Amino acid sequence: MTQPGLTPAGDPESPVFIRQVLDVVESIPRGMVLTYGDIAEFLEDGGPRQVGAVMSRHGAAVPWWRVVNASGTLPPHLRGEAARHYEDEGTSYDKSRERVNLGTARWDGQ
DNA sequence: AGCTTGACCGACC
DNA sequence: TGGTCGGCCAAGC
Repeated sequence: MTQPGLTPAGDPESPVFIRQVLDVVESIPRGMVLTYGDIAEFLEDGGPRQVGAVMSRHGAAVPWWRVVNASGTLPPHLRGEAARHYEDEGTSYDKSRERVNLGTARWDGQ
């Protein structure tokens, strides 16, 4: 139910939804990561794809490398730069497979 | 109104 | 371990 003033459905264009997503990303500690699904679940709004849509358009303003998909990877064009951050932050990362080890790096603090 | 497109996810093989 | 497939949710044409 999309009532005026209330939950703005997972609209990737909604300033409120964008704000919520970016706030969560900024709250992820160094060396930790969350998945798109984790964020959607925490916000109880939209879904993994909507979170991905927000990151695609507005992710540059936040530590975007701390948000990965459920396999611990990012799209090919971002892997190189993300790898540098992981090394710098000491994130548990599998270099040969270019993916974060979710088992140890996934943040559950909220 | 129907079909395609995404920084996705989980089950299956 | 890795590829496919169906489901998911909202946008855009």
